[in-house]
Amino acid sequence: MKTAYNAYRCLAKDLDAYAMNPEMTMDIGSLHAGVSHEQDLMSSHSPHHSRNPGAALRIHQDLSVAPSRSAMVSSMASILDGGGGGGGGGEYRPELSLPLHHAMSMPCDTSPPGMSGTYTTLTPLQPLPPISTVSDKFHHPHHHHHHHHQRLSGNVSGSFTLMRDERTLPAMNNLYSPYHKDMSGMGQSLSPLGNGLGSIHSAQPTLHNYGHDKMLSSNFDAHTAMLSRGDQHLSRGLGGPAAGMMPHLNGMHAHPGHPPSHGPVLASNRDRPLSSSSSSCGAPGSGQLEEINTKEVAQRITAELKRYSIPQAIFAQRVLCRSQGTLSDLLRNPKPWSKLKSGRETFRRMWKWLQEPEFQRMSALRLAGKTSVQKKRAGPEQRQEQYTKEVASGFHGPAAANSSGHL
DNA sequence: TCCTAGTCAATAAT
DNA sequence: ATTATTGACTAGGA
Repeated sequence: MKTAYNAYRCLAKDLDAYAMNPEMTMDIGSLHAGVSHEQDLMSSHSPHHSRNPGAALRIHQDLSVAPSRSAMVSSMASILDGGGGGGGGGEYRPELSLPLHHAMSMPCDTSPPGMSGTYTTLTPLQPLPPISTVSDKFHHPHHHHHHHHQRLSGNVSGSFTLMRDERTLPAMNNLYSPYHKDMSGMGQSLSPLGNGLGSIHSAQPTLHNYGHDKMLSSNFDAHTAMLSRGDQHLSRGLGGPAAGMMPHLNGMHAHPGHPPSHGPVLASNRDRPLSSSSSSCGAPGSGQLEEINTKEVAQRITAELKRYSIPQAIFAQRVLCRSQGTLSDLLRNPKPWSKLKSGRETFRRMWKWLQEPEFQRMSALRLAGKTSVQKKRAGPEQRQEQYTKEVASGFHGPAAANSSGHL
């Protein structure tokens, strides 16, 4: 069953390139090709997973998340947990996926061999760089790392509408602060040491494309919509204003002997914007060449995960295609960009995720993992309904005020 | 062949 | 239930 395991991991690095490329909308055909190729490699050598035969299963479990949280957060949660652990036949195969242009499109998924027919080319289709061009220098066209192989996803079950919706509202007041706990540790004064790190610019995706049309998305659920607009401020909050409000900087994981500043990390002296990949549409390859302030990214990711109560395991697996432990480590001890090699890929993913409009973020979370196949088991499934309801009704949370006002 | 970077997965700690 | 640690293991490079 290690195979299964591998699958879940998706083609991490190599595929990344595809996934990340902003313009990515290549025909799956090509993608697919690449993948299969990967698969081969994969199968030929099985990494170290031998010790844990049940890996795949485990993961599955992880996928199931906690029940509902509260307010919009709950929606998030529901998305995450989705199908619950049921894991039927050990299948992890996500179904989703279509090539959304942005990063999250296909996190790790795979496409069933038979299904190669999904090319929802919404975007113009760019020449995508060979899989790993993304990385600066390392990465061979196909470096088969340890694991990866999965088929790309052919199903379009996701929601292609997504892209259009990204209109995130620029307006984000902190109207709803029920969730204030998150930012606690963000950048601000984390390091009195003088790292100078304090600057967390918010390079938010504000520019994505606030759509002109509010929700043409007849397709997706209300909640999605809501999610999409609901969040922006968070991100921004990190940047500046928020900083001021955080009373307890150590709130998050302050450990007695362990100041937030990860010590040696230096990459912060200069306050350069993380990566200014404006993304929207620039050059094909330009998305991830920039250097990323890993520390900052780590902090932001940490904050976002907290805000939405997204467990590391989920995020790691679905968005990063990495294990929980790995993510935890990266988050706590981010290495300076300059010292990273292949690990940059992981940070790029995180960065990308941060840049995505909420709604897309969620998609990523949602998609990547579960098999929606059996979503409905006999059990009482209220979660979904509940949040749906909430949303539908216009959502009561403070956040709603914001968004509803606008709409 | 040895060293490094990156991850995993099991396990400990919260 | 989540997150933090850590030993093991691999691909790549020198």
